Amino acid sequence: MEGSSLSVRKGAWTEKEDILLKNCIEKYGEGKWHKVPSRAGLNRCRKSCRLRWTNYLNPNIKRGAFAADEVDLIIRLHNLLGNRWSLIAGRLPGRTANDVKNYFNTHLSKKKVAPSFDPKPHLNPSTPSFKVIKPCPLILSKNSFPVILCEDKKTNTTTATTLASNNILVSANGGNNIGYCFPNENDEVIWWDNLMMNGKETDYQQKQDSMNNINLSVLGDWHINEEMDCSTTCNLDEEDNYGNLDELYLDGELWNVFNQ
DNA sequence: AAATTATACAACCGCCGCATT
DNA sequence: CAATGCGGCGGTTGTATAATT
Repeated sequence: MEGSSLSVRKGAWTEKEDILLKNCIEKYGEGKWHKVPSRAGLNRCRKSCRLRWTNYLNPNIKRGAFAADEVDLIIRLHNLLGNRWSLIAGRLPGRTANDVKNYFNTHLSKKKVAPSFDPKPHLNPSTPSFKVIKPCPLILSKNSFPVILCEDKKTNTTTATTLASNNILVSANGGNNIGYCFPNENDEVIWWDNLMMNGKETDYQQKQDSMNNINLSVLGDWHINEEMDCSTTCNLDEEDNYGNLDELYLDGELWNVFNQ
């Protein structure tokens, strides 16, 4: 029976315990967690050891605040997957499932995002969770990226932000987004199916190389990153940082955007 | 300055799926 | 086939710190 050992230590880890666990993992490697307490000389259960390593001591863990593109990706992935934190964290290098879960619950939970946000997962991009005002199909030239330019009036800088096919901003400040720009309507479903079934991502960059055009549907009600002041290009609701797009720049060219 | 409240996040708990016996 | 053990996951709690009153 699990957890039956008496007087196993609980609560916050001491520096000494951390060192013992670290030394043990460095010597024997990750895994075989049931052996770790005895190997390390720790009076902790295997779960506690595993958790301490995977959520805190592992040197691959990325520290510090979540970047804008990470936040956008969390929103987008949560919209597709629901509370499958480990899967979401798997798309964020260096972030743990616990980190993502904690961040979402404190910063992005239902009360703290736009009222139209639907936390229920879905895999069909034709039924986006955000309210659709008016679809605006665009044809982009080969190898081009859809980009919104947002002016920050406070710092007098311009930020480039890319778009995904189902009206959620996926990144900002030069994040690598090519994998999330799906050329056709069903590609996102295929991409996720492939990821779920085979644990592999379909490489859309290669697909784009063999295509003449990328079709991208631009929908209304854009989610704008909190840190941006996009008042030049977007009407922002100061309360919740959601607004309608007024101007859309693609490859430096102004495109028409039809608001309701 | 002290008390209270809110926030962030580390850690625990119970459950599940899978492999082994 | 059932029992057992393990790794892993998501929900939740506990607590230190920050912000507010």
